[in-house]
This record gives sequence, structure tokens and C-alpha cells, in this order.
Amino acid sequence: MDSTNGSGIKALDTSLDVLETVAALDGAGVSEIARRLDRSKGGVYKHVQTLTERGYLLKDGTTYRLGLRYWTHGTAVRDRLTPERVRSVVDDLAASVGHTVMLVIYEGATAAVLYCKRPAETAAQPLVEGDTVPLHATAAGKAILAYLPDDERESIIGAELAAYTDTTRTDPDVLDDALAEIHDRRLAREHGEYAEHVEAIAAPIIDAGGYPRGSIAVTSEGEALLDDDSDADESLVVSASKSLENALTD
Amino acid sequence: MDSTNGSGIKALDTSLDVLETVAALDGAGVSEIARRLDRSKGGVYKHVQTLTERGYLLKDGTTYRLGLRYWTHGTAVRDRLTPERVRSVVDDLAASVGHTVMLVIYEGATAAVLYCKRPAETAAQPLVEGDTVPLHATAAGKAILAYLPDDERESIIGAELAAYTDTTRTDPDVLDDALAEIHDRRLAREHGEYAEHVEAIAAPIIDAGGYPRGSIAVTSEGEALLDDDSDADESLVVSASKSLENALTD
DNA sequence: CGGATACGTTCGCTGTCAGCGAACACTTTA
DNA sequence: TAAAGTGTTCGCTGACAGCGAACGTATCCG
Repeated sequence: MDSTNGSGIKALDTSLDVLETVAALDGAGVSEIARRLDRSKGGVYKHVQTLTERGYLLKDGTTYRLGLRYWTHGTAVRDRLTPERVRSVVDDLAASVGHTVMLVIYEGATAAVLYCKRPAETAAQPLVEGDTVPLHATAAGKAILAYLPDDERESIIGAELAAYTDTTRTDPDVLDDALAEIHDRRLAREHGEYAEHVEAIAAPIIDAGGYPRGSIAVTSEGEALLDDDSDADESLVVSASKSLENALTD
Repeated sequence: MDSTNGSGIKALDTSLDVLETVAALDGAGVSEIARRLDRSKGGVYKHVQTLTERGYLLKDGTTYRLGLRYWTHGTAVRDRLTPERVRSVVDDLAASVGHTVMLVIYEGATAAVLYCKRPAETAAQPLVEGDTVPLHATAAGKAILAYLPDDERESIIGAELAAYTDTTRTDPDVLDDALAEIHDRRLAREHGEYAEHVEAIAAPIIDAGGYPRGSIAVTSEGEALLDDDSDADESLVVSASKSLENALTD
């Protein structure tokens, strides 16, 4: 939403501002967009017009919404990142542990849920496919953070760390200590730090250069199976992450 | 890919050209993009730079690819268009007929597969979630065309109609006659016009204003169950489309 | 081991156009 | 009916999109 300016195409920057405002509000009109971005109505109007012509926005009466083109391109991204063999690893793990399994991909300081397998008769989870994953407050996110290069990690945890529950770690130093241990164990844990009563364990997916491409996480509602030291589940997650490292790094 | 110019933001138009070139080539470098679009390398470079900064492109060595942001926004579009009750209609129909069922949404002269249910032990289908649907060569597409306003329909079938197989109807007049019948019966059929040996039946989803919002289609490999006049399947598809009209038009 | 040819990246110049603000038509609220 | 909202159009102007040339590198071939 906020345009971090460098030396690029400024008009494109404002276009993307417009677009992300529409996305954030789940539909908005010209006046409201202009107000939020502190721009002229006339200017914003030209942007939404071309975005609509190109299928990136959809005009629904007086409000604009994200267009179908996002779905088209979005699935292309997913298919590129998760071929069949990748999804089957996730499916297998979900069947083995009987809990929801998420595949998270990290890219450009952001992590998102790319694929998710929820066994039948399992409670709905707080994060679903397409959601952005808070890096400091989830097992999946911390597994990634722990393996980032120092400067990249510090620029992330140096920023404001949102508190989602009263157990969310918002102190950079405390978090850093936890990440060091996660790095050692190659395994991250989460105890209701993002959503109440949600437990999770996650392992990072590291490429040949030692860079974390994402992580795989098992989530469970309530303080169920994961809380007692379930070494079996832990080793299953870790071995799944190893399989994914092979599957993703062609 | 082709920029249909009006009076909008030209810089945005070229940005989207760049973006869609990357999407079409499934990854491309600055020089190749500039060559395809007949633009200067320096100019293209500035576009990919800001697109990358914003997460819409991903720099992978020397080639740029679509970034995660598309997946994030793409799922938002899907979730807005297909709430739970919509998917369950598709699931139910798939279970009833034992074939693959696709939900197609039409928007801005383009139709795309938004949701797809394939019963176990069913052959892979030619169109999957996120694919763009050829309007003149599929049952799902023709069901939509048949209910478009005259001018909109004519501008679509007046353009070049690609021949995918040797039974694809490429003559506008012949197609128009077929569409009239489809409009009467509220049901479209397809016999290998897009992919060889693929049969399908589809019914349109019409909103309160009589405008087609999409269609629902049953697909089958081989000249299997759909070829003999299976009135049962036809009525199931039509009643499913009626349910969707209620579910989609809030 | 060069020479040639690709690549991405940087930079300055310039004509174009992005973006503002005012005006308009229209619908909704008071 | 008046007032305040909406989307849309239009002309002006300073900023910048986009070109072309130059540079640093990597790859390839004689």
C-alpha cells in the first residue's frame, strides 16, 4: 500500500497503490481511493480505467474490485512453484500426522501459504491458501527467519512486530534468541502466538545456497497431540522438508 | 499482451505489457522483453525494477518471473467469487454425475475456470483451475456466449476464431445458429471441439439482469456417458446452474 | 587467449503525458 | 429544494517515461 520510492516508474507505483487499495478494501470507488492515497480524483480515474481495460480491475456498478486476471496469473505462479510431486509430499505428511499441513513459500521479505492439505474432520485453520504468513508469530515463519542471511533477517525483525495474542514475541532480542535455537534444531514451534489455542511445528526448506525458500508446517487446534514431546511428528516434518528441498530445487 | 490503447495511463500500459510478456514466456530477461515489445532495454529495465520492488515480479538470476503477490491477490478474487455454498454445489454435481465439473466465470470478454471438482479415478481434463476458456470452442464458453447482449457477442465471435481441432466451429454464422439453439435449450454441448475426444455439457449462470455471469460444465473423456441422450445428466446440470444463480446473486 | 556478442545496468536528454484542479452531470441524503 | 456525495471530462504544465549510447561482465567461439 505504501509506495517505497526509488528510481523507477512513478506512474506504475501509483497504479499499484491504487490496485492494492482496492485489494485491501475489497472493493472501492474512485473518490475513496483518491482520498486514501491523497491524490486527485481525475488522476485516479485514469488509472482504474486502464486497469479495468486490461482485466486487472472489474467495475461493479460504482465500485472497483480485483479482476479475474489475478486468478489466472495467480494459478500460474502456484503451478510453477508446486508441481505434482511437491503436493504429494504435503498430502502424505497430512495423512501420516492426521493434522493440517501447510506449504509456505518465502519471496521478497514475504511468505505466503501456497498449498494446504486439511484432512477430513479437522477444524478450520486460521491460515488458508493465499494468506500472507506473519514471519515472527508462526512456526512456519520462524523456521524461515532462522535461516535468512543476517542482514535480511535483521531488517525484518527490526521493524515493528505486531502482537496477535498476548504470547506473541514482540521483542527483537528475545525473538533472535529463539531463532538461534530453531536454527540449531532445524525445527520451529508455535504455541498460540498468532491465533489462540493453535499449536504448530515447522521445518524450513533450504536450497543449495543455504537460503530458505519456504517451510512446511503441521498445525493443530487445541493443545492436542503436539504439546507432549511427539518426536515422531517432529521427525516426519523434518524428513518431509528434506523431500521438498529435493523436489523444489529441481 | 497487445495494448489496446485508449485514453489512459500509457506507462501503466507498457508495465502491463511487460508483465504479461513475462507471464506468457513463463520467465524472461530484460533484453528478450524489450525485443518482443519493441522497446528500449533501459526503459524496460525501470519497469521490471519497480515491479520487482513491489513483489509482482521475482528476479531469479537473470530472468524475471511472476511474483507471489499474484497468488495472494488471485486467491482473494477466487474467494470473493466462490464462497463455500458455491463450491458445494459443484461438489454435489460432481458426485452425482461421476464426472469432472467446472465452474467458469465470465468477466470482461474473458472466461476462466474458477473452481473445478474431479472425482477420484477420473482422467485429467484439458482445462484446470486458472485456465482461460475459449468461448467459441467449449460447452462452458458457448453457454455464456448464447446469453450475451448482441453487440458484446458479435464483437467476440466477429474476431478470429481459432481452430483447436478439425471440428471446431470457426464460421461466425454457423456458430451464431448454434448459439440460438443453445439459448433456447439453456444448454450447450461440446464434441471434441477444443480437445479431441472430450465431451461436455454446460448450462449458463444468469444474473437478475439477464446477463451471463458464467457457466457450469460437466466434462467427460471419450464418447462415454454424455453422448447418448442422457436427459438425467442434462437436468442435473441445469438445476445446478439455477442453484448457482441464487448462490452468486446474493 | 583474445575478439565478438550476448547480457544487465547506468545515465543524460527531451518531448510526452501523469496528475492536478476546476467544472460538469448525476444520484443520494437532509 | 439544497447540499454533499458520486463518477467523469478537460486543459495546462512541470515532471518523468522512454530512448539511445555507453559501460561492466559473462559466455561463447576462433
